[in-house]
Amino acid sequence: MEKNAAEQDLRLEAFVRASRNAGIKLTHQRLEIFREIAASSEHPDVDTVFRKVRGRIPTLALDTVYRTFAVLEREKALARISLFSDKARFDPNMEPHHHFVCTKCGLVRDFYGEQPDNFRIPEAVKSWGAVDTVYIELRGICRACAGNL
Amino acid sequence: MEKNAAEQDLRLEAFVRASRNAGIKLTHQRLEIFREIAASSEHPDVDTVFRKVRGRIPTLALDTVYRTFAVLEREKALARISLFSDKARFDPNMEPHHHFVCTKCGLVRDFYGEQPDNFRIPEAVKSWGAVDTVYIELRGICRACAGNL
DNA sequence: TAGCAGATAAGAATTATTCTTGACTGGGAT
DNA sequence: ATCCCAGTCAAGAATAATTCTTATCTGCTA
Repeated sequence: MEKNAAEQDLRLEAFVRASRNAGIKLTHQRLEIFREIAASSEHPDVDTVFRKVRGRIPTLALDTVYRTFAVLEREKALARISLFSDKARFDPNMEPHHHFVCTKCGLVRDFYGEQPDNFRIPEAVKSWGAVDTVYIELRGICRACAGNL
Repeated sequence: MEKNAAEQDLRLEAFVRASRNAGIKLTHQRLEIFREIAASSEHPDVDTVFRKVRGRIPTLALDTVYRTFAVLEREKALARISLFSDKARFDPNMEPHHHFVCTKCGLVRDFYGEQPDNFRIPEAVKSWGAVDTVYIELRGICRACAGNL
């Protein structure tokens, strides 16, 4: 957990720095929301983050969480992950990485492929537009769900 | 377009066959909905399909489109693609392939990578669960959107 | 420390999707 | 050819996620 704590601090610092650069205000709500998602490795959905942070800031509005995530996304402090669920989920890990997703329970875990981004982009694709990111999602059934069959 | 027409017929046949196998009824609505999505290569959203098919079946209910897609998905006649949009979109191409997505306008185009599915799955991932599918999404800005900056 | 652009809370509004209900129909059995 | 019924449909209500509106408040810069 040592390493995680250190990593969280780094992310928090990066967030504070990014806020100043972007000229957005550093509010208590934003800090707590950011702290919450930076601390988690489970890519929680909006409502989960809302409920947790509301434990610390009882008057927090759900919309503030949405707005904060929108800002963080715009400032590239976190990335939206889509999956095939109806709820938006966010990932505070901005290093190039990919996801394993359980199609049963929605579990998401990060992984770093051996060939993360030296994925050869086909010529055809290059002719359609400029590729920014390579996103790879491995879909399957996690151990826990496999056990519950 | 010749090839596309032939491919559509193949898909339609496969759909009819799958329906019989699965013991689901082959209704006019389902045929038209399937025909609509099989004809398109743009992975349209539910509402777009609804509006088009309603031109032919004026009493069609939106819910019927949703239910039909749910059935088709269950029968593996088409796949849901998630993206980071709020609307569900479907892909009638069930051969292993991947997507180029324009993050500006939402354009989606299929491509077949040279290394489509011999993607090396890391050992760590294998320990988390069984991987069914490898989904690769190349995200960027398409030509048209790049021109509009 | 004052002023203001930008943030917030609260709740209404919007949008995508799903559910409920009662009528209807495809397709196997008669 | 007709009957039957499980499965399907249309219509509109209900739900759930997300966004908007408005009035108030607060970081930050001068």
